[in-house]
Amino acid sequence: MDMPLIEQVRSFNRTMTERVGVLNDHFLGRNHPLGEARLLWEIGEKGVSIRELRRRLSLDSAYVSRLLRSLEKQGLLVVRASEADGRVRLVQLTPAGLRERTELDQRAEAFARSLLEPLGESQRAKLVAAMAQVERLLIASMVQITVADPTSQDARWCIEQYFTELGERFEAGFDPTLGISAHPHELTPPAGLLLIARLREEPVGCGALKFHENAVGELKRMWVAPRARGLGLGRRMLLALEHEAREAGMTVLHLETNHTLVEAIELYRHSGYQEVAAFNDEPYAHHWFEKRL
Amino acid sequence: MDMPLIEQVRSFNRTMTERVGVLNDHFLGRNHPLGEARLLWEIGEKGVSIRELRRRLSLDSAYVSRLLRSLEKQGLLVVRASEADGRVRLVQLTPAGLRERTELDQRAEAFARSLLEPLGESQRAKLVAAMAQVERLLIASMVQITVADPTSQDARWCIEQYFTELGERFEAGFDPTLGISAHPHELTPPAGLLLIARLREEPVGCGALKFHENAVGELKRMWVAPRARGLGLGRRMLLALEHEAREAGMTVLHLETNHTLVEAIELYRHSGYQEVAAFNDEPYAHHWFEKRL
DNA sequence: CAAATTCTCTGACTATAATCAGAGAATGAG
DNA sequence: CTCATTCTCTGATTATAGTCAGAGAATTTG
Repeated sequence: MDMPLIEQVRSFNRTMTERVGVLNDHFLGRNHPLGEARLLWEIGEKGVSIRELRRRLSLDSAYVSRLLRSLEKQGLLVVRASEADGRVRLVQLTPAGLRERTELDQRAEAFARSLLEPLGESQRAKLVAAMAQVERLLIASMVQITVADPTSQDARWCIEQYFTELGERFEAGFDPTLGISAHPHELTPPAGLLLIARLREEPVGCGALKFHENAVGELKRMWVAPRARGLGLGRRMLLALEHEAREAGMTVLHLETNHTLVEAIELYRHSGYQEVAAFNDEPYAHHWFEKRL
Repeated sequence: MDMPLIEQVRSFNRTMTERVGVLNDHFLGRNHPLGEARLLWEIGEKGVSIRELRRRLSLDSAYVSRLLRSLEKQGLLVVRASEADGRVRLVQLTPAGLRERTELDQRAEAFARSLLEPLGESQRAKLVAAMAQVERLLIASMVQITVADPTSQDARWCIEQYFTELGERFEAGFDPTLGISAHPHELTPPAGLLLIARLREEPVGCGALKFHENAVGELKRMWVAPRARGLGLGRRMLLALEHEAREAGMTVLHLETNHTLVEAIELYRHSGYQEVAAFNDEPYAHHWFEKRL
């Protein structure tokens, strides 16, 4: 990696910690220490379980308990037991708590405003565009792709989402039992594998491989969650799958796809896949591709 | 200001606090609490006075003293009295301290690397370019322009820098006593005024006005420090001066300039200044401009 | 030269942000 | 029904990041 690139990133980090330091101080805004403010924010308008709060902020249970006690004493929230599970407790903001939260919201907005204020029209537009770009790419760089068990909850969720989307996009709907199979055992080493992309622990995409005997790998289940699109994640997933296929000794990759999946087809073409004659009778496929690794 | 702009800035801030939170944890790197690490970093390879350290990090004197004591006990630095001023104490890193500092440096680099790592070539380039843009514009937005006393230290420094630069750029050098005057009393309300641009308390530019009786304002001493160029600061300073001139009841602004100051001439032309016949005999001027407010 | 100021330090104190051990109630698994 | 687990809480304790008051030495100012 280029040194000047890294230098620029470091310089950016320095500038941001400086400004973000300011941000934190403003955000807490003297009424609450940062911890309480974050909690108040995270509880949201509808309330959540303490369990969920702990998970989202990854805080110690004892610590959260104390923060809640403090906010409760200030009359900003109420805690009650869940009806579904007596161990779980639910937190909800009182009207006073909601007001405080709005307060925080306005402070964050004022801060954002203060960043733009001193700039001229065209500089503002440039700054905002560049921020969007940085944000998008940093989020992209936070996505991690790892091998997963196809029977795991995340895997089943991804595949279900994938099927749902196919059902919506294909003209005739989609019935997974009709097409070429990709059962969990076929996507588990050494028969094949499943990759899952995660953003902050949450699954945002998947892709699978079936290994065949003639050193031919078969690509299946390529999917990127709508909220994670435009991050170049499809390309990364494809590269990761190709890497795994190579590691497993495959020399050729096959895949078939439906003509409604235009982004995917575009991606395959740009990634060196050649359209070939149908090599199977997948009923939902219109295009068959191949790539020599 | 557009709401979507502000929304984007807030979204950016949220993403950055998340990532920067990660950064802080990595940066501190378990050997030292953040405070000590910052100090270690700020002392630098050549050492500084405690005074300067306090100023740069804007920390309480008692707190800095304690942090230094702790680092001294760990054998990472030595403190000795200044020879020039017996009250001032100088801090210098020991070889062990320098090693620790290098350690921190490498951690920061590794973090920067980890941000770029998951991205493809073109995404990296885009991220870095966008970061440079965000950084540049945030720095620009941190610059504050205020009215200053022309006899103050910052004012004298700016004007001196300005003269030095003119001396270097004009073919025949520059002697401030030969041109049209702009003495402190002429740049003090109600006779005129001086604006200073500051970035984190440090002066990075100036601009002055002399008010004449016929509602004509005269622009003088427009200067932007080399390190703050490219931030659109010249334009902001000009706008600020025009605003002040209008407030003071001026209806016309005059200025003269030297042909070597091409950026300034460009700025004036783009900002609505018309070139007019010489209205004074400033020996260093080649162009005379006027703008109706 | 005296008085005011500057620079650094120590002592005393505080708030914030945790962490760890363990208790008690509710739930789920066998 | 029993046992392990989950969820939340309390008590005890810690590290970090300060703040405030004032003392003592050196320097600058009038």
